[in-house]
Amino acid sequence: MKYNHSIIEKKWQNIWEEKKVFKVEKDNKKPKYYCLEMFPYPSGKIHMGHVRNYAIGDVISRYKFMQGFNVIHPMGWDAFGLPAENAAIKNKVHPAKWTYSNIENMKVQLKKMGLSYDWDREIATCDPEYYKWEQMIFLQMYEKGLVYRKKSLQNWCNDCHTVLANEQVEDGKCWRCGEEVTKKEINSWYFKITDYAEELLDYTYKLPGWPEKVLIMQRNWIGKSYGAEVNFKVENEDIDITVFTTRPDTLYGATFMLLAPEHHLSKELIKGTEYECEGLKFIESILAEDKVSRMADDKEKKGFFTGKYATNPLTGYRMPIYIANYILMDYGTGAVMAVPAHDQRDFEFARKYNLKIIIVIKPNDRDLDPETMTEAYAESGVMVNSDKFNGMDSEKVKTDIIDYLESLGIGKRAVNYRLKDWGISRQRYWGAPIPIIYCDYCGIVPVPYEDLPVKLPIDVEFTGIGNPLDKSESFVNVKCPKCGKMAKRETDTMDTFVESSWYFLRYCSPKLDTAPFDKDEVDYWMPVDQYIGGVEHAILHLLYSRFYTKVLRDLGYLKFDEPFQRLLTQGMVCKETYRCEEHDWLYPEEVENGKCKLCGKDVEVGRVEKMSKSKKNVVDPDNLIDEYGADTARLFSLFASPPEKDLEWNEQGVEGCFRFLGRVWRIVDKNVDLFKTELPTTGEETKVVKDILYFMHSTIKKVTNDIEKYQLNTAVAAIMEYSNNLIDIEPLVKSDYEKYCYRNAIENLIIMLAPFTPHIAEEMWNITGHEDLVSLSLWPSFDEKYTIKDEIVIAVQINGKVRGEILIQRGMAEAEVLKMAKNNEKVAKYLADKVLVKEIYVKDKLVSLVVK
RNA sequence: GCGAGUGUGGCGGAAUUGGUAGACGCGCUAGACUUAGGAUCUAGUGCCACAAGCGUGGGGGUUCGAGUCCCUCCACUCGCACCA
Repeated sequence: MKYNHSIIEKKWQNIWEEKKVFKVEKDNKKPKYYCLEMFPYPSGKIHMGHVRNYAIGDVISRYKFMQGFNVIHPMGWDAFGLPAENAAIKNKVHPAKWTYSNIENMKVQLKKMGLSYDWDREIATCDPEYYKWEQMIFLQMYEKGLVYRKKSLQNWCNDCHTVLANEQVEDGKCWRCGEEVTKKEINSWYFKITDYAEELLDYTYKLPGWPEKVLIMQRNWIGKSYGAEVNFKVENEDIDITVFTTRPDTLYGATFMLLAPEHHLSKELIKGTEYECEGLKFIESILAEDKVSRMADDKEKKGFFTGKYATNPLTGYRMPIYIANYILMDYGTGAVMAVPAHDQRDFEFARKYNLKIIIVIKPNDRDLDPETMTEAYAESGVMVNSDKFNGMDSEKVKTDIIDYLESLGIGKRAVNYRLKDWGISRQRYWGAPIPIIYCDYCGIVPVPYEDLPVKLPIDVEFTGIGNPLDKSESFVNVKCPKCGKMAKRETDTMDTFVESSWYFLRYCSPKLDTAPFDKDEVDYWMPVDQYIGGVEHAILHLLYSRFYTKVLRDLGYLKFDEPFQRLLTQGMVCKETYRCEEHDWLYPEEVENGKCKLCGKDVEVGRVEKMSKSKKNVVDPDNLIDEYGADTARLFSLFASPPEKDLEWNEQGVEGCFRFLGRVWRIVDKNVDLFKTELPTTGEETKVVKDILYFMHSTIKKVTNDIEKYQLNTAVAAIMEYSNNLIDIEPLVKSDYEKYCYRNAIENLIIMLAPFTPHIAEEMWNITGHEDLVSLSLWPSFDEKYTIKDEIVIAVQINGKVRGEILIQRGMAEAEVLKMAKNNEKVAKYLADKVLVKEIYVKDKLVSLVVK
């Protein structure tokens, strides 16, 4: 019989589905294992990144399953989002219809991969039964003061009548219509993630199962820094300017003040003065720039003098106050004390506007001259010009100065975070409605719990201009729950990251209609033991989920602090690219003998890059699975590189995996009779028996350890090596007991393949006469004693170079081994006429001889 | 600029504590077989002036012994980036 993947795969997928093999229930008698892969956005088609992600997760799941864990392995759809709405505008299909039909398509594709999902737990976040609970949690957070509404400046397109994300602003213009983007003060809802900044940071040191890289990224994102808040009085005004600084040691050198253009004092200080007109123009011009160009690397520092002065509280220096383009409203207080001698940016600013530079820290070995210095001295050193702190070490003096400021009542110790509260308002239709009502009489009124869900209305039109919800009469007009008068509904929807911040909890009881999730179920299943997904979510999704988990804990829902015990961030799937001068990126089939088929010009074999449509280097999983089968597709994506590294797609490598499966198939097919014969379970321990047992046990050991360490590529390599060994030894298998051992070895080969290539494994398991499913078999264990060989070959080195090999008995006495080594023919040659200076024996490993 | 990481044959990639570098796969070379298959099987395959010598980005060091440890330089990738 030949290996026919298409028949086999369909057959076993049906059997798994009929028998509900992967359906799980809570079972207190069994240890649980929660294996989760990041759920996909239903774009309509799966791509290679999905294949890789889900293949990795499926190996882990199936392996844990075979080890006797009660494995929950769910799948669902991150179904809200902009593409559905864009499709609605373009093709006049309702986003729901578009989304659900995409889900259907992708589900078919995923099923063709043979993944061990419990499809009964499937969820789609656009289902009112899902977002209903999200709205409820929103209200509970609101009650707890974790949600608030605030006005802030946002990108606004006057033509499309909508807020734009930073990514949607191209060259200061709207990505869709090209209209100049302006800033507008918009009311938005925020989650108070900053309340959890400290805990989120703290726990990055308590997640040993996470990649250090991701933890560092999160720490940087949270951006905690220690320093001081200092108040500066504005001359002749009853105004204080508060700044945050991490360098209180430079306070004596602060010679001017800087305000962000967005800072309320920027406008206030110039109000009604001769500076007002030009100052406002300056502010406008800075705000008009989009964030990218304003923050550009070599951006020239620009400032506007407000005509006002502040007083340095320690020196009394009269500090001119400027509005400056490089001051960020998002960081600290949006106001900065400038110390040109010790900060490069302030230095450049001072040089440009001719401002005073006072040196307050000098290096140990030289003096600085403010007149001639060409750059700021930002390092630590010895304090000068700093009154009673002179001569002290600038690092050590930081806390002393803060103490001093506190004693004078003009400043205090402060911690600052870069992390900002999470703005969740989106002026979009295809998202979960924010359950709030605005009443002219009662103000902001939360939707009563019994009125949830606030469903998305159907009577909407998708024109691409503004938020369709604004124009839905049935949705907007609502009675105030408090006073009963007519009021208006909030038409913003929630950021889609909100749905993905808790979906892993909903999987525990996906159909529950009385609460977001069942507490007992969550107590049993959570936290997720292994989470797998792309590193592109290293910050946002993973940080939000951590935040949400802590919020739900504080709302009394959860008993744990962190959602994901272990995290695996898989690398991208890449492929070679081709480029031609004339036609830019080319498909592989447009290249012939290194020339472009379209124009005949030389083709540049481009770099290996992430698969993308624009670079014409994508491989369609559907075609791949049709051609080679899901088992081959899975095997190649696991074998070609370690999970966390980028994977280079290579057609010939795929064929190699396909051929390997063919080889395995043939060993089994050829030896199928062994399984129909009665064979003795004991017998003479021949060399063949010992070898088979050695291969088998050492492979089980290697594969088990590798899977535990997520080194799936080497686990596959070990199975390949094992099958090669079984092929080699097959002609030597003679006695019945040898046959018994060989049969056993083949069984273990099939079992070990099951998590990686489950269809072919099931089929081979079946044709070898097994009536149960290999997917339900127990993962084999190994006996250490068989993994050790009695006879071993060790190397003999002379002056560090390998000069010979000797065969020894394991555990042989040192003296005897050394004697053998020296007597070895090849070695003896090197010893002649030389003086033996040193002899080293590393037990059962090597002999090292040093001669002169 | 800051932070993290990577660098090993023609290619993807292996190498517990420092202990025979190149597992496994691809590719390549030669051969066998054929019921011509997506074949399959056997042998070989780091480099080279082939008994020697050289080889894990370059240079130095520690060691009997270094891909692995230390110093130094270089290249590339990713993340953050006017963070006060």
